[in-house]
Amino acid sequence: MQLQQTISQRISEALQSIFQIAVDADQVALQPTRKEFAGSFTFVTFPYTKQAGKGPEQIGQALGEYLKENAAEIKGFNVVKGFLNLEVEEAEWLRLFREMMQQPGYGQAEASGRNVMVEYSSPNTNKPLHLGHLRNNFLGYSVSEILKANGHNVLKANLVNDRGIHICKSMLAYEKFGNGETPQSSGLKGDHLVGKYYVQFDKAYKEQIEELAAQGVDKEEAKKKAPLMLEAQDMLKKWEEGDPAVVNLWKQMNSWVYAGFDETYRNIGVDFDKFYYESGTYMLGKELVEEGLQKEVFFRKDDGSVWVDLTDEGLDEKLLLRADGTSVYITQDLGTAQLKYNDFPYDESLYVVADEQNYHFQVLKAVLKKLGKPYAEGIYHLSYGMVDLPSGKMKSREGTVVDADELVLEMEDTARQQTEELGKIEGFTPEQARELYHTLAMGALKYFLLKVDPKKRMLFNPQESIDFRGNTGPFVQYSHARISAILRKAAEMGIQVEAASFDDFKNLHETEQEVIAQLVNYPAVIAEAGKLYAPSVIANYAYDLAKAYNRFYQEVSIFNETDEQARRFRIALSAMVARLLRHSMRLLGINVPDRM
RNA sequence: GGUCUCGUAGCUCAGCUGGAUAGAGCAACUGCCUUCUAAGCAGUAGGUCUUUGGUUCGAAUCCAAACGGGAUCACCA
Repeated sequence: MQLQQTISQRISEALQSIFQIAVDADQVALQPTRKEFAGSFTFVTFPYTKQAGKGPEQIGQALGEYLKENAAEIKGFNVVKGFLNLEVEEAEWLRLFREMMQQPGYGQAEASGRNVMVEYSSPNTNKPLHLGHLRNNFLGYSVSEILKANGHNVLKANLVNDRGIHICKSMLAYEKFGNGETPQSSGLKGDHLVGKYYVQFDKAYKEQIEELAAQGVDKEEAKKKAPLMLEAQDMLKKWEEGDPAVVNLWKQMNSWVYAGFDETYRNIGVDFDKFYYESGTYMLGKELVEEGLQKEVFFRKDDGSVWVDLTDEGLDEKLLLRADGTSVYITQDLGTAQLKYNDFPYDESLYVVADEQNYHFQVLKAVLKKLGKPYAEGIYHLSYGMVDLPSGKMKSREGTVVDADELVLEMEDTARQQTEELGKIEGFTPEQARELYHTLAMGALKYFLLKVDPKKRMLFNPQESIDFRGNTGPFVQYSHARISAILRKAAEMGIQVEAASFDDFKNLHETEQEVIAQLVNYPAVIAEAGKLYAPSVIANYAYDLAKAYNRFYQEVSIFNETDEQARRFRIALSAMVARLLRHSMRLLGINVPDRM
């Protein structure tokens, strides 16, 4: 980054001095040189032909000569059509490398003073987590870590959707069909047990609709009139009124679910600084609705329901409170937004929520703006694409989901099989082996879900288990493990990486230079990932770095090297790569093993 | 129907604010382990970047339209 800036600055000077063209250094666009040409950075001269009154080759030639003469970093150049390819001095690469070695916090940006709240996970307490939630959890966790690396103060929040009609559905089904079943009595994990009744509700509900339809009732009408639905609505009302029996059942079932979630969160390695519960925020939401009525930015219809008119923002009229006074989804989100800001005055508040809710968040932001809330502007919906199965969309109610807990178990089993097949398990205690399988399983899974641009939908095929080769988490983990072996050996030989000097080292191998060039990029990559909220940028970087290192590893020998300086340099280079692999994978929530 | 979004190799995906002959991985084929971990490395093959126009020195990238997926427009969350 620093190197690029220096070169850009020189080019800016050259354009001024040779052609009297004024271009700011930060306007000078450098790109990495394509592999088939010599050089590391390329400057495109086409845009300047008119101003310079010269052809693109002539400009390139003139700039190249100027840089070779005046820029110490530039060793040489070549011009192909309108492309000026610049070669960087070996000493400059080594200087950059030494510099980063001496920064223990290389990759961590300086404190920005910005507060960023990241809400993610936000589960419903009526069913266990599935593959879609995994993408959400991994994204939210990773984006939080990336933002920390960018120097922001991050608070990870989890808003638990613990109330509402959907919760009443599983409660009702449990009441009717549960026979007092408990996690203890059935051996089922709490969230799975509750989820079972959610599915049962839907099944029974559909049967009722069919029955009514058979009696000639209109389908839409039947959905509203089915006794189970009426009972669920009644239950919701009782809940809001504080009916002790309903509230007790609710507490009981939620506590089961929380125990289940805790276990899953721990297992998949995500965490939160603060939990919010919808049951604790929806009342505040109602107050905000009241405030809006007083400010006359909301209005009440004849039936008593409260609405906001957003047609002048290109949106529709939106219901904020039902006629019976109960709250809807957005009501509690209004309250939560206020509460969040009270707790943690943020500059930015991210909501990691699937893109099916794009409209909802437009509305939320617009409503808060109408209320004149200062924090409305900082709201940002980090919208991500759904995970599709080959059969299409996952639906909890229909049971066509890939269960998160099961998936993790399957991945661990795959990791075990692969490792055993490769015979890489000798010297491991059973406990270490189990830990390794978990590390690999989570690495494969997280990397798989994070390497894709968050905004895009992605496909997961449960039939084909996630790969451990190629562009995968285990590939990066493997690269790290190999370096660890080298560092262990170096330590045995008494070589201390930190103190190792290689001041007289010369003749950088092509692959070594390529690795350094990758390492130099890291801070820019972190900034980019932070700007775009895209862990995929980090994932691709880790992969590229590992690939560059593996090429070096293949072509250049370390311990057979007779030149002492070269050997020390290569060990130091390896150590630095290991450091950044570990660091970048940490930003994805992935651990790297020392042996595998 | 309105709005939004996506369309790159057989499959899964990269491709930054426009730049050279569009890149990886998987799958297929060929080499490389008496030398630091072969979960690796090197190579072959595979493309009208959905289509058509436009902007320009130059378009996978920007604009418009068409076609084809998807999301949303609920007193569900």
